[in-house]
Amino acid sequence: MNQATYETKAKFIRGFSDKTRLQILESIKDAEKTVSQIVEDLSGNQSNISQHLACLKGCGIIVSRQEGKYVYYSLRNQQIAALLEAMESVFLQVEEEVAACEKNDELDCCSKS
Amino acid sequence: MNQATYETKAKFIRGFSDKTRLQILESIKDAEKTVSQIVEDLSGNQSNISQHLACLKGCGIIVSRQEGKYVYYSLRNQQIAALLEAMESVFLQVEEEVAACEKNDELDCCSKS
DNA sequence: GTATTATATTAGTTGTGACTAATATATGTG
DNA sequence: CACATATATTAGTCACAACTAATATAATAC
Repeated sequence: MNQATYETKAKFIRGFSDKTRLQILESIKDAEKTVSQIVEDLSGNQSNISQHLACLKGCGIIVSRQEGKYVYYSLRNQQIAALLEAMESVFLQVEEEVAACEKNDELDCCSKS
Repeated sequence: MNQATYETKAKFIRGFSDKTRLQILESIKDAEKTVSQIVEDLSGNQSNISQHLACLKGCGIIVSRQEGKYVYYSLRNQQIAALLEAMESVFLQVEEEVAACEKNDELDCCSKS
């Protein structure tokens, strides 16, 4: 695999690597939703959510369809849903494993906050 | 799931969302390697690789063991390997699907480059 | 037509990630 | 001990991501 492909793959995965986007995905996981529904779901800000939706769409993670003045967003396909579940399950297991071994301040990946 | 957990999960996934880290993971996927082996593998810079390894370790994605003056890095467990494969396969499928539908400049997730 | 609602886009700010170069800390070897 | 090799850490720079506020576009209702 060449450099460019790794870069593209990284961008794809980056779609999943934000708290707000994970919440959006969780929100539309089972059924498509309009922007306003998502905004309400997350108690978020419309502009911010809209930008994250554009990001997720740009990453190929979600798709949209317009119906009247509403735009419905949903996961691109079943594989994305499965991937989300896989991430979730590995995350939970790792989190537990890491937590079990004290005095490690792991899971602070690349961040000082 | 609460805000803090989404944040932690996002950090975990962020571990996978970088070109260099994906290459490192690819490099140690099948067998543990020393830092120098990885540096050589990627034709990278030692400091940079070292920082990415710390990031991956901090995310709980890889583990290390020291043997003499060498430090060996490997995937934390088989689930991480499986997750990598899942990401790869969904990515390839999405990439293809997105490519198939022209004049979209998707997969440019959140970036102007 | 105007007004209203839903969504997208733009501009500007701020924080954080990725990188390089230099330096520090082992560990092993003569 | 001095020296070499392997790895980690620090400091500084630059680019980009996340956010807010304001504005623009589009669809609908009156």
